[in-house]
Amino acid sequence: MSNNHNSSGRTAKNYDPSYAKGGSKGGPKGAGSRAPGHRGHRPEEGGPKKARWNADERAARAGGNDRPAYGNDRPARGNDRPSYGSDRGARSERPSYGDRAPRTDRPAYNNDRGNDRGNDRGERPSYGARSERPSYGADRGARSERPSYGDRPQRGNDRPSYGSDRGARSERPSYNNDRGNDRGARPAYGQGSERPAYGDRPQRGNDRPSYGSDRGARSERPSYNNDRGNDRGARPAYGQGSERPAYGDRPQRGNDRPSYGSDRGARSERPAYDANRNDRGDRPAYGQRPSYNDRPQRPERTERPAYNADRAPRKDFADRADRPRRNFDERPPRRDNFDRPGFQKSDRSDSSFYPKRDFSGTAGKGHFTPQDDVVLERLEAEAIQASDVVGMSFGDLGLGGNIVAALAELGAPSPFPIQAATIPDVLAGKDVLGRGKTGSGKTIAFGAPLVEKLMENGGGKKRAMSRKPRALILAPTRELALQIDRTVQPIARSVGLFTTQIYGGVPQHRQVGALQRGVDIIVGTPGRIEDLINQGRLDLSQVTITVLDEADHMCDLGFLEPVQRILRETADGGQKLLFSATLDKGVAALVKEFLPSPSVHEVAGEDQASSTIDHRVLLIEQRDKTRIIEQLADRDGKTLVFARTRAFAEQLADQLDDAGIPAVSLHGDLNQARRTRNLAQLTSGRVSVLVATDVAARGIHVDDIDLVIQADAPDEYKTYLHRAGRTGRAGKQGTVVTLIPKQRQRRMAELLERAEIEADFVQAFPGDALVSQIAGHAPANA
DNA sequence: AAAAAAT
Repeated sequence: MSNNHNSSGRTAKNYDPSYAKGGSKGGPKGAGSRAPGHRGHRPEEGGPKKARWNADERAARAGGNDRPAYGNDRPARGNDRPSYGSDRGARSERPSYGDRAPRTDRPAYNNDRGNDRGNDRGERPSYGARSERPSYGADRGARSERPSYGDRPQRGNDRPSYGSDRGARSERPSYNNDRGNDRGARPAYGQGSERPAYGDRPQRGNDRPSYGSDRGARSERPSYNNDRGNDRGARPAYGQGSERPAYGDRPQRGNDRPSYGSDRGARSERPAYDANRNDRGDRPAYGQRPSYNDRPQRPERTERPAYNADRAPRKDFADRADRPRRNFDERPPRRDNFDRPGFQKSDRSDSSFYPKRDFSGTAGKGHFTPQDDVVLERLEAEAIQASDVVGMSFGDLGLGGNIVAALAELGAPSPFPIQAATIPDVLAGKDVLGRGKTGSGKTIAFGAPLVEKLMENGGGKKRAMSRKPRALILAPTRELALQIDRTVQPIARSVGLFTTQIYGGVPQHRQVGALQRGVDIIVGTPGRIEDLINQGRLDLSQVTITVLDEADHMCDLGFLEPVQRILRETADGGQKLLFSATLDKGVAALVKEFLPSPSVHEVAGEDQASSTIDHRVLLIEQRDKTRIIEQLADRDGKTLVFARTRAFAEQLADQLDDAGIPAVSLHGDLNQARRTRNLAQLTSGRVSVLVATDVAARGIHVDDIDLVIQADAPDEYKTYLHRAGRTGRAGKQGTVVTLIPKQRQRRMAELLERAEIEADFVQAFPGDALVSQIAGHAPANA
């Protein structure tokens, strides 16, 4: 697109009539500040007072600290602001807002809206600055003044109004981000989905008063749907709206989406859903990847076409009937005696958590190197029996009354095994390695005793403004950091301690402000933490307890070194806690340097055989992948789809959406606001399909995901275990379906063996009854 | 390849 070449010639840019319409990707920021499209530009003719941004500007500003997308930032704030409601007292201990310099130059208090929203709002009598904020009415007014879209031929990048729409949005908080904090501070809300699944708790499916992102958003925005509906209605190309029929008749969708650029163009030219097309061939090259963030949300579909399995069934494959199911009976028995319930530690002292395997035969073609997925020796661990925990309480483990109450409030009345195993050792000041399967309650296992320790160590009362953080919790993804904070924050608050989140993708000033006001516990991701350390804005020298969640992953290439540098910033001899469902000797480098003599804990009997997850492997033709995923995802329950790349995740979400199956995506190409919102949409049940990269593989808890689809098989057995662990939580039933081409069968079988998972391998084609059956359309296991 | 800092 010519717009992308703007930087090469100012003349061309200034005289390019299309320039003002904005480019798909956003030209370089500095290319001509006098240009009409530039955000600094003041049109001579009296335009609207409120500057509207076009796509260029948005792109240029995306992620910038100066951009008014304060919504992103709010999480930090909720955090450091111990809740407005009950907490008024706490406020007095903080400096008044007046001395928060940065705020004055921010676009008023839009940010706060998110916080205000909902519950907080009523509780807060006159929040001074609020009056400065444009009223919501005004906001809406602005919107309705938008020129109608009718006269626009398409709604691509040249649609100034989307820019404004988005601009407006980024000024508004993206309500999701914050939610976590708000919740943490609000016990009544806190129990949400981010908690590690407590079985006895009533389900909170779609029937609960949706609180996630949508709620703030809904109550207060004129509802995106309407808006969007209008957009679409006005667009001739989109006539059919929500009742789009079968794939073939689908209107082309090339032009109506701004952000997909070349990809869309390509798509509109080919027959939709041609089974023979290569799904990936039309992806834009990586370097010129479009921003997915601008993509308008789809309207909610009220009625979608039923999936028609017969639409294009491919049932004529000759070899189909000949391909027998994989016969597991012929495999050597996998289950040895070690690692089974009741097994004594001494018996397995020289064993490995997962049996070592000989990979000599697997070094096939391509990029796969067996060494990539070697099963590391297990760490010697003390196994707690679930029966040991019966009748035990958190108080018995040494936690104080406030914390016990906070845990009960979170829905954890009594300890899970991993918690009972690790809490006493953490309280005793030991370094601890903890391994508990996905969804077994690891967050509380380290969070609760951490808070207790801080409090004991002279904590909660003297809250000097300048106090430095004394505990640090590191996570591999921002979403996980947010989720951990949602659990730890209420525990901390119960004893008067403060947490804050430090993670990237959002402006830092709010995080820095929280640090200046003083916090006790930091929850965050490595990049921003290191960044702030290097800026001199974060001092970890007083950190005496450090937690690495997903510790084995934090030792992977790319994470290990930053993590090591961060750990070295913490107090010498500080306590270190490493947790993961797949904790193995991959953490040896850290253990050697930072955990002199750790105690290691795991829960006995936590093997895949005791799992509530049904594993299936479908052997498919590559070209059928999308249609099979559509068939699988066309169901009622929450479905999480994993893709290997961001682009494919995005593409799949689009295709599902186009097929009438509302889906959102989660990956690193989205801005943080979008990431948070999309995840919240699944959590709240507003959308039932999320297509994600491995950003969602670890730690993320969403209630009631009952189907995980691996559109691309994982390379590592640990990745499989973590992805699969998004379902089957709290003892509920779950299904994991992995789609692989026939060639990958062997490699997949080996991976499953390393994971100690048994699964059927079955060939499948679009429209097969089996596929629907797996999706839950019919009784499984027939 | 993804993730994690911006730029």
